[in-house]
Amino acid sequence: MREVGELALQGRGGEPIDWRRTLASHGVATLPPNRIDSEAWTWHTTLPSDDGGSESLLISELRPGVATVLAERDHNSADAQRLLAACRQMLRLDDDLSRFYLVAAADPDIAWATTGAGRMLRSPTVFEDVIKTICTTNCSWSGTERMVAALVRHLGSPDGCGQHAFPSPGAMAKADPEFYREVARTGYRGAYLQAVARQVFEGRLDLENLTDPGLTDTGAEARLLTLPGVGPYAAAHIMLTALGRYGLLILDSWTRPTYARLSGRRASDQAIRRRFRSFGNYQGLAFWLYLTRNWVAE
DNA sequence: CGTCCAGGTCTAC
DNA sequence: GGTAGACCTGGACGC
Repeated sequence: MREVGELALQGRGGEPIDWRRTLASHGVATLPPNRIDSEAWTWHTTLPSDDGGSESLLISELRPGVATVLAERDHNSADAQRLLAACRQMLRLDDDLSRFYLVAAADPDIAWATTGAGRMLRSPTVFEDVIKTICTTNCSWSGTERMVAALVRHLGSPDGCGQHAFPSPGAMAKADPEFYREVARTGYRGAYLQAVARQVFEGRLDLENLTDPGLTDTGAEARLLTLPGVGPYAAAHIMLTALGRYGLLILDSWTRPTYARLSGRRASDQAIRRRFRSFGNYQGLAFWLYLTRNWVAE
């Protein structure tokens, strides 16, 4: 493979970035077209390219503190810059977690994270993370993997090596209802997925501007809740994993019992919120890190 | 084979 | 504002 370029693993505030914790930051980050190898700690992904095809990348921490981006072929400077910018965004290299680490250092259960955890790997678009999150609702994780894999395989543009990018809103908008029902087997979610895709495709809905700093967290949440198939759980999940907005706790059938197990006692949602209230705008992130501490060996 | 439920949401009260 | 019931799918479990 050919080297596209390198990215320094350091946040906007000068804070460290833990490569493994970033790859293993949350479940949706492991869904296609991402492929995370948690032995070699490499990250494969496939991005759509301007010519209607797509391109696969391999990103890994070849040297400590530096991520190297590799591709199948050579790129001119402009293309390389475009691919590196996409990786920067997905790795959230321009986010600043230093203020969170300041608060986290004071909490014995979270202080471990200040060595570089908490950077949620995101998709190239908010649209992709919204669709994937809807595919996590009211089904087992294997169902989510099956649905997302089918969307990517059947609707995403191919790279020539058998890999596919995540489908565009247009591709999802144009797919037959029969595809959602018979091939992707998305059940009642099919109508939600296609409705979101159609709204974005037709320009009636802009999901990408939900990351706009001029929009408040409350405003972003309110807009997410208007989307079909997006309720309190999905809104919180999208805020945390796609928007870099960390003020909402993801409360669902995985986080609730996991918190109970790790903390050693049953807890109401209100009690959980109380536990992390002191983290203010970062309470959702603190809660998530509390739950996922053992995802990577320390 | 039937029931339950999994990283919930929507609608109708 | 809060709460039942319905809802696709498929894997786990009991009978």
